[in-house]
Amino acid sequence: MALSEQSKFIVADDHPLFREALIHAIENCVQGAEILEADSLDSLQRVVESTLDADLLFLDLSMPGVSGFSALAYIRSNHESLPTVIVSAMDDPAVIRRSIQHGASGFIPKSASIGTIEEGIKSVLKGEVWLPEGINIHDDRLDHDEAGIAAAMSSLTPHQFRVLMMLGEGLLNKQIAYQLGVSEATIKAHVTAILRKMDVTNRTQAVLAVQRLAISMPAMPS
Amino acid sequence: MALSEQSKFIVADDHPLFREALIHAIENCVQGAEILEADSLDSLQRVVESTLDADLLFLDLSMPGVSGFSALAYIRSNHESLPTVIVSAMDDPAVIRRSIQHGASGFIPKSASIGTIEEGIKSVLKGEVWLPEGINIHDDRLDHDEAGIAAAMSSLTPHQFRVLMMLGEGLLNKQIAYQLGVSEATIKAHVTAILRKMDVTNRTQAVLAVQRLAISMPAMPS
DNA sequence: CTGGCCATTAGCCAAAAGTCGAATCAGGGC
DNA sequence: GCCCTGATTCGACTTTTGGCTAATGGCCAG
Repeated sequence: MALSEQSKFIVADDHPLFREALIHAIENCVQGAEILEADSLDSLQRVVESTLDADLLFLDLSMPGVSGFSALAYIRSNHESLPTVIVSAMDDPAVIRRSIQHGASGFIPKSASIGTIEEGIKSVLKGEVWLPEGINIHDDRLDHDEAGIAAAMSSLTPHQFRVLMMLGEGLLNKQIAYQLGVSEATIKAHVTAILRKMDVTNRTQAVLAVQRLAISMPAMPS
Repeated sequence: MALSEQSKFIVADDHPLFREALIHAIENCVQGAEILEADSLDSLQRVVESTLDADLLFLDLSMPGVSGFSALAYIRSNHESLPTVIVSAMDDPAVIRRSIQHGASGFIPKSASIGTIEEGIKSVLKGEVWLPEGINIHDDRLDHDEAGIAAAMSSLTPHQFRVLMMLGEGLLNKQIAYQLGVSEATIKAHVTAILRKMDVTNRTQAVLAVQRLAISMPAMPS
């Protein structure tokens, strides 16, 4: 087995059925590929941190623990050598555009046919940016605030990011501590660091910032 | 002057230019109409509470103090006899659909021509539901959670609603108290009442609930 | 190996958030 | 008028947050 020659992929999606289908499609495109799976923020972080030589990440836009572009922004910044393709049921052009602007190498709609999906995979493996038919990205830049939030979130450590996502679920420090198996003092330290990096003064404002990266219109005037 | 015969309209939009244009359009449709204006949640509440016999409200989906369907849900439930037409720059079908599902009597896109807008006004005044061309609402019901949140928000008193919107801006109790000219203890009492009615345990969760009524996709799975 | 960053924890303290009970006030019904 | 309800207001009390300091251990880069 030519270990180091083998392609390595990570498939992160919380829907087992779709994960399986996607893995099949990948195997059809690349023989003997090694495929790692994740179905939550927790497992995604574990897999990504422990697999430094993965070739490509297929990332769902919402999984238990994260929703929206937060995970994409974070992964892209902390693992620049890991190309990431968004795989999502949302095929709204605005969502696709924002995915690319946050650093995705492609966007595969779940509604696409197997053939189309395989076509997309092959295209991305060649280093191209693949988008659904009829979509093209103009040179508009990402909303300024949104880019700032993404940058701030990217500067978080893995633990801090995890805690931030849990703040985004409205949890108490005590609950977060219990779920992560550490003391409340530790969570407080993380929260303080998060507030500093995000440049906000309390947890509610931090959560509002995270919400700006949700799969939604960036609150346009009027 | 046949005072009680006169039609009374409320136009709530924070863009003075557009407000003026809309008022012109209304005057073209209804002669001698009495038109009241609001440019913020604050003034909207004042006008609505003090004008019990208004015939129609033209409501922008985002104004200083509220954004999204919160204001619509609240007004519709607390003033059932006041038909409300949404006037918005967003003409996404999903936004239009949700407007109607939250009780709007019509939807007028700001991008429409004057002629079209006047047509819409006339249609609504006849008691019809008016929508932009090509849009039709099927019988799908509002997302269950979203309906629950709207119901909870509708049960708030005017002051409580106002406070909730300010929580949604990430303000401290102290700041809210200052802006409303009451003591911090009063705000705390309001917040406690809000948390009870919204069935959540802290302000962050209340803010998250409000965000669900933002102009966005209702966080679909995947 | 040593300095720097991260994670972890404790302890202390001030500020903010939330709960409770109580007073006041307005409006509606009898 | 009188009572009842609900909105609004507020102070006192408890819990949660958040900032600061300090100490420990792991890990990585120079």
